[in-house]
Amino acid sequence: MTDPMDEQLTPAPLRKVPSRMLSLVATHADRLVTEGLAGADARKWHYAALMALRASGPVSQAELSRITGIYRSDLVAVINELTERGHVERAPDPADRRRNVITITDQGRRHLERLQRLMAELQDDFLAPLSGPEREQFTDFLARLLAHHSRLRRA
Amino acid sequence: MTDPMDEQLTPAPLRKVPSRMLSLVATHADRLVTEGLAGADARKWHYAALMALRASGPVSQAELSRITGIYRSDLVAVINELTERGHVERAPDPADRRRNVITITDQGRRHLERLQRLMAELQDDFLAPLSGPEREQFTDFLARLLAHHSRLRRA
DNA sequence: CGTATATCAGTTTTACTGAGATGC
DNA sequence: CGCATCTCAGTATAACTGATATAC
Repeated sequence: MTDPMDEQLTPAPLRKVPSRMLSLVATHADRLVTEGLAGADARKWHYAALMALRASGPVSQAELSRITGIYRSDLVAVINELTERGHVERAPDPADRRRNVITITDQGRRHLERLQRLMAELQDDFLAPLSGPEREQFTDFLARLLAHHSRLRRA
Repeated sequence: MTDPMDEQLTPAPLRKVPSRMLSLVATHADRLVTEGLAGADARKWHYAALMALRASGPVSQAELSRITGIYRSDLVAVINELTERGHVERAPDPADRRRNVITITDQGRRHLERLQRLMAELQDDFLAPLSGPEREQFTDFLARLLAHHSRLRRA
């Protein structure tokens, strides 16, 4: 009845194709996170930048871009926003005057702690249909897919 | 050493957050599929529309939009492209002159068969790091996440 | 009349590119 | 000089919205 060959000969509509399902899920997830963070006057790059700054200490924008994956060009606006909110400080580097040194402030640290809790909740909402072990499996799959395709692109 | 609580108290950088990993993987997957289909002078909506038309027979654009999830406004261009290539025909519906009836052509069927094979290859490339059973698990997870969040949005 | 259809025009978002000015 | 850094401007894409004309 359900010969494995059948699946080859009667392929799926686009909505059932894995890469497409993945895209649709990603859209939902991104919206969830974007809207959730917006409720805390933040967006995902704020989280990325603050996490990186707390972990690595003061760094230049170029370095922060490398760590987080935010494009150098887009990082300018992110740092502007975080500066306006008092979460980071931007100061010229005396040792290399091309550079700005970005430092997380105490207020930024407190804000980040709130963002962490929020992000954990949002991930929990996102992964709601999966059990604990399933979530681990799922993220493991994602990590392997990501590693594989990142390597391919870089090569 | 690795108390489960640690994961709560030392949250992940953005790149390790599940929803973010998902987005990054989706970007890779979309690129893979888009570039692959481009090699056959097609794009994903071509695949979606042709699959739907073959399965349901001639339908109006509005109906095709509902089936495939392509926006009615965007569908116009898709049908234009498929018509230019001789894969579908667009004819006014005598029974309801607001409607266009879209029909897949024999050439469209042949083209679709090629697209199916191509799409299967592309999915195989995309899922390369996962074993057969893992692929099933992965798509099952995606289906469940999609069902969950689609329901939430519609409500 | 309210509703459905096909079409066109335009917005929004995000990733991404390119180029300028400054300084190493 | 070549190269790195910060900044700004702009492209490209895809999802999505709104408005119009026509016909039910």
